[in-house]
Amino acid sequence: MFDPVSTDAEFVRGEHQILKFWDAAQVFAKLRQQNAGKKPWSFLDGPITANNPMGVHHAWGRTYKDAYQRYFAMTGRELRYQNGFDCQGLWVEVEVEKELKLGTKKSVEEFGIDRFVQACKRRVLTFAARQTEQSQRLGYWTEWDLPETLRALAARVGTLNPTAAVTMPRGQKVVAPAEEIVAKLGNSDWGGSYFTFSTENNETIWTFLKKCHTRGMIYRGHDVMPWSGRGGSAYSQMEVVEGRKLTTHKSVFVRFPLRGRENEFLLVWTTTPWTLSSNVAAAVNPQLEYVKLQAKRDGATYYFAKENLEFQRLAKEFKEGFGRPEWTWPKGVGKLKSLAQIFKEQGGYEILGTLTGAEMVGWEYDGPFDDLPAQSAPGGVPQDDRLGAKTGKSCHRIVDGGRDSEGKATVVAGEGTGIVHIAPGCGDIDHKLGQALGLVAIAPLASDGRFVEGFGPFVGREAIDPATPELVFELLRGKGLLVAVEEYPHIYPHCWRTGEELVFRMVDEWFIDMQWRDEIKEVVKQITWLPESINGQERELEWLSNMGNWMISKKRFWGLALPIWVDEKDDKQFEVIGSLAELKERAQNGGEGWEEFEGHTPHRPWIDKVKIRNPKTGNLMSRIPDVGNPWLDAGIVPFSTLYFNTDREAWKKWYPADLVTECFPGQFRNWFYAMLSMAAMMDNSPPFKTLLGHRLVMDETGKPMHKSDGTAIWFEEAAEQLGVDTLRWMYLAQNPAADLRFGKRTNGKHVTLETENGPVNETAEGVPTCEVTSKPADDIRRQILIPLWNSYAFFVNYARADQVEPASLADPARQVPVAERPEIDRWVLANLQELIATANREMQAFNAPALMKEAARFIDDLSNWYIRRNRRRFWRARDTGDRDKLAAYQTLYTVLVTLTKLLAPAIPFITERMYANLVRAQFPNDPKVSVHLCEYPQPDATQADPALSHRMELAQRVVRLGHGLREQSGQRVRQPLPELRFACATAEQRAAIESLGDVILDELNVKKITGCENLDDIVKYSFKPNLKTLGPKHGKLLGKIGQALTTVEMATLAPLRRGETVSVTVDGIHVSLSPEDVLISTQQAAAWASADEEGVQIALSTEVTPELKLEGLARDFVRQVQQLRKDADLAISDRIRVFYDTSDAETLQAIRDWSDYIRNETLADSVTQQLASLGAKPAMVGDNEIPLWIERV
RNA sequence: GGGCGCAUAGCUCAGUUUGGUUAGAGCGCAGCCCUGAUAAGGCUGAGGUCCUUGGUUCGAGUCCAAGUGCGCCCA
Repeated sequence: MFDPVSTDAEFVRGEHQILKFWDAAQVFAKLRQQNAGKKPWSFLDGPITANNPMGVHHAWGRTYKDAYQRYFAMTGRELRYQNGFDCQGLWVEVEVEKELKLGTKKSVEEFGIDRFVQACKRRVLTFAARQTEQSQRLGYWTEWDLPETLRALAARVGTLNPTAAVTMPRGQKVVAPAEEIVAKLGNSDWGGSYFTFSTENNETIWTFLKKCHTRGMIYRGHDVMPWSGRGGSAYSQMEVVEGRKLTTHKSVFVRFPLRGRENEFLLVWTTTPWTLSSNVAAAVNPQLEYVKLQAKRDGATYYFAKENLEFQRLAKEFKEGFGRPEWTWPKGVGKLKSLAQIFKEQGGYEILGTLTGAEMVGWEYDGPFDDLPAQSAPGGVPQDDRLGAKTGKSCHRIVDGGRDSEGKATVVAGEGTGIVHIAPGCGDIDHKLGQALGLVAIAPLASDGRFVEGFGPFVGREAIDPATPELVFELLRGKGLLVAVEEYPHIYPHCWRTGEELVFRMVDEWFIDMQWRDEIKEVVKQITWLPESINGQERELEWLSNMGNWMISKKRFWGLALPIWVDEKDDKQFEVIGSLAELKERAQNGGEGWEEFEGHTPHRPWIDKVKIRNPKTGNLMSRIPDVGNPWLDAGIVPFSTLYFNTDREAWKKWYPADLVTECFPGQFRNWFYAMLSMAAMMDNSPPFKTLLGHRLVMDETGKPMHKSDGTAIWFEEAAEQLGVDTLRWMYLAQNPAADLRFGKRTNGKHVTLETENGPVNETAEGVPTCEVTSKPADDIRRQILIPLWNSYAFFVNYARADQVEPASLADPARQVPVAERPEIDRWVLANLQELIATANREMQAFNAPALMKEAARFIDDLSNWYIRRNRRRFWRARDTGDRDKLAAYQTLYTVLVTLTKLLAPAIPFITERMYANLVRAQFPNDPKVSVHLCEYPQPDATQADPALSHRMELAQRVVRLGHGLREQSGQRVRQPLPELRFACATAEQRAAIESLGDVILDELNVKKITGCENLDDIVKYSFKPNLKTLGPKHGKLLGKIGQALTTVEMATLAPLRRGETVSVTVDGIHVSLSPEDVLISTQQAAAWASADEEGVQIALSTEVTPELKLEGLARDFVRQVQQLRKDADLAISDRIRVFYDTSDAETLQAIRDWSDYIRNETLADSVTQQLASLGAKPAMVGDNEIPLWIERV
């Protein structure tokens, strides 16, 4: 016997029950056992950053991952089930710096890189544990590490008591130093999630880099970054933004003599005079108008932007400040002079003409410090071999400044002179421009922020020392190049903690030369990119065509140790090491430091101790201090996690992955790119067959949600308030190419979450849990999940009342043959077959939205058509020989059980609850204790019946049209009407409608349905030209043909409806019209309401005879009594007495005439007219309101 | 600046490949209806310069051109 089912589904509570059941019954383990050794289906997880708790935005992709893995498991495939955590990189460092209150790289070094790195590991382990628990709550089945194991490791790593005793996912007990365990997490013996900080992962990247190096792709390049000379370190972009301050520098107008133009000069301006030492070029804006101006004092001619002559420099800032209240114009600094004013004060000027920047591009000039040796160094400073004999001096010319990423010119008029001094060794934009134009770079500063050798009088001076610009001015004055000096206030980067001024300094960075991009493109072309609408393949190919070389180094602490060792005495010589074994061998044969490193993970600072001997020079080589770009970590996983280096056979079994799915914005140049290029280098093959991307989760208005303003929704807030099945359906139904408008978190509106561990008021991080609302989730629950649940509840509760034996429903031998069941049963079973086919087809195409859409439609049909139409079959009195009733139960049972299997991958909880009652509890010997252990349903061709589905659709259409006619003519459905007539375009349609005539009569409450050849006597027709066929034939005559059709005699056109061709005269021309040339539709007729749609016309008689009127009143009466029964919470079988009071003659007669019917329908022993008592309720019967009340017998 | 894409109901979006008659759906709104499983559901209605202008065509939301606005990618 089935357990009773409440109509309140209590989704969230049910989910917690199911989680406990899965755990207790070891269902996931059973599933793995069941599929072990079968044909593999390989899913490759993109690592989630284990740095914060999960939000609802992570759950979208994770729902895909789980649903598709569950589907393929149910089709009998073996899966690996490995989640991944992204562990290394700046994101983690930033959070750990906050935790430890370290603000700068220098403070990290003082704190100790070793302690810092261990703290990073601890953070990753902590949040991996947290995300594991959250993922489990989502129902995500994969081989998880025990959260307590991860927390125990976090508690031990880097502590004085490092030995951990923990349990691994497959049950092994391990006792070892925590660092050693952590380094091996996710290995093939223990199982569990992979961690990108694992030694296996890092070492496989070494393998990759070695392959690159073998092909000559690794090289040292440069980048310019913010730098603190006193701190001796680089700054991140974020630190720079934090540290912006208003300060005053001495800025300078300087003139560059033009080569080959006597006494003519470029006028150049800069706020960092020390960089003039390293000038290489001068940039103009080709579209800008420049002026040629002669100074009266010495007759010298100057070029600069015309607009700048009179420009009131910083006039707005002088009045209003620099954008923050505290940033007002500094006291003691005067208003800036315009260029015109400067030249006037120096003796006046005369304008000689104007020209565009484009005309100036290419002019050569002499730099202000060409006497410095650095300016004559071939390849610049430091030397770049790729630039040959080029020197700073030889590069001096006017160049096009180009445009920035927003399309804005980098050189504009206004501040300065419209001619920008370019020093690629001293500025970010300068460096990029220099790279693009092949200019040499001259980098003047050492790591301490002082000038290096080659800079004459500047050598050893500090760039930010105020004396340095003074020396610049003095030397320029001596050369006759100084035009003017001024105090200039501006916003300038400083160290946000110490307040020191930063400089831009050129630093070594390491690159992979991407000249082999075509190999990657070939790999890209072998992959299926979904969803199709976003053209993923083209996006990736476009990125590959345009990308620059890959900068793989990062001046940080926590990350991959780049395996590049450089000769300590000759930094041109470097080697790339491909494995720890190779490193050990080299270190122990002529190198040093292996012993100090051994026992640690290959991270800073320990790996830095290891040195090797350069066989060419005999010098020691030491590792570069940089760590790797974190996309290397994620990009290598198709190799590292599939055992490429340790078990090549296993790798071949699982590589390439069948599916990869991630949120796609940004990933075409991050994870996808890294994976594709690394696979192209490692194996020249695609690392996955299909990529399914999806967009972002937004708030209800389509805007991003942010952690900082409290609008980001934590996963558990949504899970416990909205329910996980609901969320999963929402994610799976969403078009992956469009942002998902999830809903809203009301920050400040606190709620208590009811969890299996009791009430929860805040997240594990101490954030108060707040109210989350989601319209799409509510819609899905209301329109899909509740009707599904209620269909199930209907079945179970009636089966209980009827004492139906479950065995009689499931046992094939006791089935009423489908062919012998009523048409409506065959109809719902045929639709079920279609749904099964759709489900398999779409899940294999990774198109879950198509399945969810069809499933929603099926559930609607099941609830609002099949069950509604068949209710009476279920509530009929018990009769063991009632085959029709048995067929109904068997049909509905089959549908519900099949639905649980079909939807199990999508909504694993509610389907498991249904399955538990429908199957498991009834058949305790069935080893399939869970719906998730079942085979996914496959279509049964013998039950498919497209013709029947089509017929029913037609009947449903007639019903819909009929309801529309009732609406229009103001006849409620309870009012019976005498007749419905219909006519059809085809005989098939007519037969279909006739075969379902009873259904239509019942739904529409009509006494008679009549199929007709035509409805000519009750319907008028209108005729319209079929433009599609007539247009090509008659062209401009079309308009007049249309007119003619409205005016010509009806009789003339009537033959068209019999399929005959007619002829009309238009403008004196005979036009022959075949039936396909004319569209015929119905118009209103008297006493009949008519409508038509797609070849079906219907007409509904609106004549209400006195008899029908009384019947309608009786039905109203019944309906009102039923409502009272429901309001009184009566059981279905309770008997009642009915009382009413009215003086309306029609109503009295209706109750009299229909008293048997009324008593039958309402289980009433009596129906009595009586003066209204206190319990009476006014009820509408027809147009009268009458008092009505009931008593239970 | 280059490339790509988008612009249709109050909101979110189909429809444009292959031109055709009255441009659809969901949500929201209003009204009506059904209901002895259903916190459900059904029907009807109001609501549109299909971004603008010009062109091709018998006919343009759809094709072409220019423009406007927005988004993404790149440098």
